[in-house]
Amino acid sequence: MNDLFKALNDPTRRQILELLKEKDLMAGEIAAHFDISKPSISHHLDLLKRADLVIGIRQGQFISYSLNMSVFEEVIQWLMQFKEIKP
Amino acid sequence: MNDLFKALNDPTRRQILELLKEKDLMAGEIAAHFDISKPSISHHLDLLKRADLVIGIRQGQFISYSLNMSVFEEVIQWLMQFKEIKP
DNA sequence: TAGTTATTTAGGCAAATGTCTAATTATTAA
DNA sequence: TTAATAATTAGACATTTGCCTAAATAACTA
Repeated sequence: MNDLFKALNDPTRRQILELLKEKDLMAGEIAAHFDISKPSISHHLDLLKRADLVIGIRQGQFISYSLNMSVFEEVIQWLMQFKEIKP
Repeated sequence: MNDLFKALNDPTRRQILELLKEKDLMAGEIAAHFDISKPSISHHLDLLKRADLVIGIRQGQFISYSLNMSVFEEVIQWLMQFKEIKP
């Protein structure tokens, strides 16, 4: 849960997730959307990977990133507990 | 959304939310649950307030904190977008 | 009013975070 | 095998974060 919220706590990383929602992208394609150096984007992708929010698969020279939907459910469930009625 | 994820990105603050889920508490009661100084807890409560996740109401000498449920929905909705089917 | 209790604000410090450039690794192509 | 391209890793630096102690504010009580 800690890694998850840490990964989500950055506007660039959240935007990367929104890009990947539309379609899978190569690391370079992702970087092209931002005014940030490629190494920095690579670092953001690393954090997203550690949190299991995205998966990177090498395709030859490139690495294709995609969302790992299932982990979002975990965060949603954690948040849902607060919607229950108080005793 | 930024303030929200920032506020959620800390284990102490998440635990405070879980405590308040059970029942409203005074600042001092919250602090008593942690091995952290009262000023630090006060600072955590301030971040939670800024994110609108909690509300603090003075009751005489004390300040009673309670969850502001409605804001959780906002985060849940943001996360839900990733569960939709890809085109 | 003076003293006590509850809480926050201020200021300082170490650790974590986000960014950059330079160097490295992996893969393809000539 | 050498050169070129894609991406990551390494190291440095400024900013942010979380914690502390000391001081300030707010409200009750004798």
